[in-house]
Order: sequence, then C-alpha cells, then structure tokens
Amino acid sequence: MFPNIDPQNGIPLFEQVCRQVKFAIADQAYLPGELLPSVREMAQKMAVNPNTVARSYGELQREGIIESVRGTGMQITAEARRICQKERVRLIQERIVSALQEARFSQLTQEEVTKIVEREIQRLWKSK
Amino acid sequence: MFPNIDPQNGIPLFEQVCRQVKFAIADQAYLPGELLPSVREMAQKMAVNPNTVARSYGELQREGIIESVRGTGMQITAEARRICQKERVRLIQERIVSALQEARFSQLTQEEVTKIVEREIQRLWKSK
DNA sequence: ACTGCTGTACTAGATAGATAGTACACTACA
DNA sequence: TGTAGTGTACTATCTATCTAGTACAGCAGT
Repeated sequence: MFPNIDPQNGIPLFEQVCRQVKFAIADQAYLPGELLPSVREMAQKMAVNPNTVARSYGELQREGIIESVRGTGMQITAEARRICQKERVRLIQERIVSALQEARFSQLTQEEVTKIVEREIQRLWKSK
Repeated sequence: MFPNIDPQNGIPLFEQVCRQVKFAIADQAYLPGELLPSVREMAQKMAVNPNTVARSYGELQREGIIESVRGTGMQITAEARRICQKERVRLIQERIVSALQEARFSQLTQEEVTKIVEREIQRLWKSK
C-alpha cells in the first residue's frame, strides 16, 4: 500500500508519511468514519519509527483530516476527502513548479525542458 | 548572479551552492582557467557561511570541475564546461522525474499532470 | 620583507530530523 | 474485571546541516 517512503529523498520522513496518507484518502482508499491503521501498525507498514508516524498523525489532525478518538484510534473526518483532494493537487503542483523554476533559472530552453517532461510522462503513464 | 538560494528548500545549502556554480559554468558565466570567487566572497554573495561554500568547493573539486591553487584560488578546469552541462541536465531531470513519479503514484491522471506542467512552462518561459 | 589575499582545518554550538525505549490514561471486548 | 490495543508524552541518543570563530600555510604584489 505504501511502497515509496524514501529516507534519502530530501523530504523528511514524517512529511512523506503525511503525503502518503493524504493521497490514500484522496484516492478513497480510506473513507470518512473509518480508522487509520494504528501508530504502531503504520510504522511497521512504512518501515519507520512509531514516533515519526505519531508526529505525522498529529499534523494530519491539526489539518482537520483525522480526529483522535482516545483509546480507539484516528478517525477520518467528514471533510477529509475534500481537503485531501485539494492538498494532493497543491502538493504535487508545488513540487513540479519548484523543479521547473530551477530549470528556468538554469538557462535551459523551453524546448529542452518540454522534451524531458513529455518523455517522462509517456514513460510513467504508459502502463496504465 | 545567485538570487535563488533558499534555506528552507529541503535541499541542503552546500548542495544548492554546488548546483548554482555548476549551472553558471554550464552557462559559460565562468570559463576554464578563470578563478571562482573566493570562499569568503562567494559566501557574501550567497548569504551563507564561508564554511558552507568551502564544503561546496571541496565537492566541486572532487568532481573535477575546479582545481585548488593554494594561495591563489579555485581554478576552473578544462573539462568543467562539459561536465557541468551534463550535470545540469541530469540534476534538473532528476528533480522533474521525482516530482512526476509522485504524481503518478498519487493516482493523478496523465491529463491533470500535463495540464499543470504546460501551464507552468508557459508561465515561466513567456517573458524570455 | 611585508601585507593581504588565498584555501584549509580545526573547535564549538544550534537546530532539525529520526530512532529507541518507557510510561500512562483511555477504550473496547471477552 | 482483566487485558490488549489505542493515542500521547516523555527522555535519551544519534546524525546531518549550518553557523561562528580562530588559526595557519602558501602565493602575489608592493
């Protein structure tokens, strides 16, 4: 379910966990009212420390995506899907823009960048 | 000359400095045989610590892009331009691919991603 | 020779991220 | 009423990055 946690990604682990959970909710792999896997279980799934997951869950809670039900677990809120679908686009867009900005500043031409992007999109989406 | 060093970029500063220098050489802002700005001068330009620049210069040296001439400065090697032009494409491509991979995994459709990319490329390159 | 500039090499401290381990209050369920 | 599983809150330790400050050997130009 969460195959791509990359410790040497530059992106902090607790943030990667947040993103993965958000994407899963946006994709309706988890539905409102359901419980997320427990801190300890999710930590095993993602091969990170339980504290790291706890930090991510705290973050998701502050964003109104999940609610803590003491002694029971983290429940997905009613607004979670809406928030996460917005977040998904925002987060992805942010990263793409950042990469393209560097390309722009580095004096690469529009043609060179377009070529790279089109090639990679083809490669990544061909086996849909 | 180096307007975009961003401390909260996720990318370590010393690595950002490396990239900027590589891009400048690829763009022939510095030519083989010339000296790079001194550690202290570059540190001022980029608003970072001299130690950070020194670390970056050490990295560039190990990659064969510059040579240390004790008491004089860091001299740009004959192969620097070739190496840096390759590196420029590689580094940019790496970042773009990484962002697109996340988009792919997050179940965004090819159309949504293409739309984002095309819009941003238009926006960034229009004022060429 | 002197002075000022190089790179280089230290030490020390601050901060952020991550791991490991422990503990505790709460809830669900048999 | 136990008991097992929740979130939560600590402390301690490790690593990487960055900053600050100091020092020193080597080169260039006066």
